[in-house]
Amino acid sequence: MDTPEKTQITATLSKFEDSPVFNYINSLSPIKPVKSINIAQTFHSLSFASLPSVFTSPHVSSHKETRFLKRHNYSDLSKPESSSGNGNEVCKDEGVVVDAAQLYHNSAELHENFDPGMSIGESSVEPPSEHLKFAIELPQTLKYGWGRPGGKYGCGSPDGRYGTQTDMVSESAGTSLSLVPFANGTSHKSSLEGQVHPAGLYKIESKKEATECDWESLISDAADLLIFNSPIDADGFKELFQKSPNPVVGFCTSFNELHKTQIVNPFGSGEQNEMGDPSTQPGETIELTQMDPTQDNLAANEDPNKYMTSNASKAVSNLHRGMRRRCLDFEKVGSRRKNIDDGSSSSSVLVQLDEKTTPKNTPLVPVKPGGDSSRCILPGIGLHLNALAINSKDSNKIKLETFSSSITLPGSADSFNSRTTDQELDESLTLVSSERDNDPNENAVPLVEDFSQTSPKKKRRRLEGEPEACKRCNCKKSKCLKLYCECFAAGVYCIEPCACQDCFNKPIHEDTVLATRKQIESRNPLAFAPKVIRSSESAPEIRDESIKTPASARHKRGCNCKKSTCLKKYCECYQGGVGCSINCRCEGCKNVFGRKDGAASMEMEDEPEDETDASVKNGVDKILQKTELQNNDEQNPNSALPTTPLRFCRPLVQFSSKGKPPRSFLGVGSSCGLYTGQRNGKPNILRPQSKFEKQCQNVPDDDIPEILRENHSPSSGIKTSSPNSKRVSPPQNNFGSSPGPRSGRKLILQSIPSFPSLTPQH
DNA sequence: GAGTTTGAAACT
DNA sequence: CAGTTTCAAACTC
Repeated sequence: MDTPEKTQITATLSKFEDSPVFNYINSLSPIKPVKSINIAQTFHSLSFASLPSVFTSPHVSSHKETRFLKRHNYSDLSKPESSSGNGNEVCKDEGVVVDAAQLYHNSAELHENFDPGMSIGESSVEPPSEHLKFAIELPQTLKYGWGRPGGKYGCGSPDGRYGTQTDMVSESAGTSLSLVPFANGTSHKSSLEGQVHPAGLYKIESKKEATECDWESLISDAADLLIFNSPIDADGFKELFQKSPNPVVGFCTSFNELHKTQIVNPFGSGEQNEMGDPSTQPGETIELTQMDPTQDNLAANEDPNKYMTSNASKAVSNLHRGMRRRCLDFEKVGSRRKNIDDGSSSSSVLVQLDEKTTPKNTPLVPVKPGGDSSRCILPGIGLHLNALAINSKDSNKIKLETFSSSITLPGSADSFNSRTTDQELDESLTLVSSERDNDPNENAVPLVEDFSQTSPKKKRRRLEGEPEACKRCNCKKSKCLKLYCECFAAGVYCIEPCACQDCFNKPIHEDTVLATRKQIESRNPLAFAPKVIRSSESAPEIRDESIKTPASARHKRGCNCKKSTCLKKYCECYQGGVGCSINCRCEGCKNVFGRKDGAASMEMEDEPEDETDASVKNGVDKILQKTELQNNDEQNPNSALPTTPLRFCRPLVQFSSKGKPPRSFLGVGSSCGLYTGQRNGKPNILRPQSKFEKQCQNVPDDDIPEILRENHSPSSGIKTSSPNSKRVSPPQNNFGSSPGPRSGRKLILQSIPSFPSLTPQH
């Protein structure tokens, strides 16, 4: 085994050996040559050949989903095979995790790395029938995991520029952790070998040593990783770890919990679609839930297969995937997190999720749930938006989602997902619940719409209160591949409630969607950024007050209304619940949330278009009352605050009052709040400045997507100042116009990313 | 529910 | 970059 094969392996791996990931892995747990040998062969055959193509090829995505589905089923079913597959996956993830940073830039590289893992499983040894299966499945799984662009809009996308640091972190954490479970399973290794995929064994063994010997280091590493990227996660893991007398067990448990949660979730829309019987999942979920982590371990000892399958592999794979998919479904994530934090039985959490999720496993994304109501949950990117839409049943959940989205990143599910930390999620949850309790209005707001009621057709007429999150389009000619399509623009797949025709905005056409997205982004990097940029005050307060605290919001590009006087939803500013700003080119602006002139005064910009203040104000006041926007004390139609015509704290409540939240409102919210939580520790780069900036302060640079950063870099040439620049004026523009030196752009940018940009660099 | 209006997005 | 067209949401009846 040693020599020839090993050599091969070495050669194969040479590519990524150089990569930090590889190094990391090595440092983590030295791979035993013996095992590696088998692996090496595997790598050779499969990984490099087939997989890479997968990622590159556009078609991959669709396949991925399918495959994923399969894989999912296996894992869920807790078939032995699946376990091995998972193991492989985990390993891969590991690499990924390690080199998350690289991932962004070198997605291709990563893929290769992954591929090997897959191949390993496949090639290694003459696979028994089971192995064969694995061989088939593994690649798929792997592909799915990485190749899959983050569930489309999702977080996980390799390219995901908007990157999901958090996401990555999670994964990395998952990876690290995953090792543990496997290690644990090591004792059973012998038995496992037969059943487990060779790759899985490989991984296990390699890790095995590390597990016991380097357990501490591993943990620390993992923690570091987590901490580094997301302290919260790390802490959570640490906690788990500490809690359990047996670190390994603790991890396993945590994994189990996590993975349970994830299991509950359908990962991909595609999944759903493909899943022959969605109903099965719930059952599985339950199963997992019931399992006692500790017992699991014991069980594992008794029945290695079971252990591996149900716990380690599932947990790992699920965890991994779940982490990845966080973005898609943060709600679930939140649940997961909650579970961890509570330390309460994972089962409870799981159950909740289950309940929340449609009985059929509401697909995170695209899949249109058989049930109507569930549909809102979409994948990825836009995910957040999708997530917002939920069953009416889950008012809490809905609120939560809505809330978070509004606070965080409405526009971009990605950003939200990726960036939101578990803690943040928790906070948001808390907030939501509290808010809900406190605010009667909220109830009034029909955030959650019962889609079921909607007939296939008229979905379009949304309830006025319907949050944007639940995007439904009615496209006929755009194929839902243009920004005309609200779903597409929001970064979500079209779902059942949509009345679109010839829709390509579906998981099935992921390739197309991504390509189109990419194209659009190339044209306008901010095309998928939230149109309305909001910032809230410091993060810490997010929980309680951010919502209530006044926040400034502006439309990123400004409107161009001519006849609506910015008093109708035709106006994007109005629709977004924000006042018009200098950037707007509107005529006769009467935006109750803030007139352009007001902004102008503050910004000192040109555009003295509306000067009909007195009359306008009166009218505005009336309108305001009419609109019931009054909920916001802060909102001043008069915009006493020139700076921010409208302060939007926009708690969900606000729009709820009318029941008609501006569509973008939910989606658009600034992410500042959530981020803040995370970023608290970080120094604020932002300086004290204009009100806007102040509001935005909370947002750390990190949050800002690279793309945005780039775009907004001073050099990027912001034409903001010119009101005319309608097309791609960066969010900065809002501030940029202001004469004073402002650093606001960062803040703005953060909130912007609605979609993870497909293009790695852009 | 059909038709109109509106303004963003896309195109030239 | 400006003007025009296309598109789909918002709105009205």
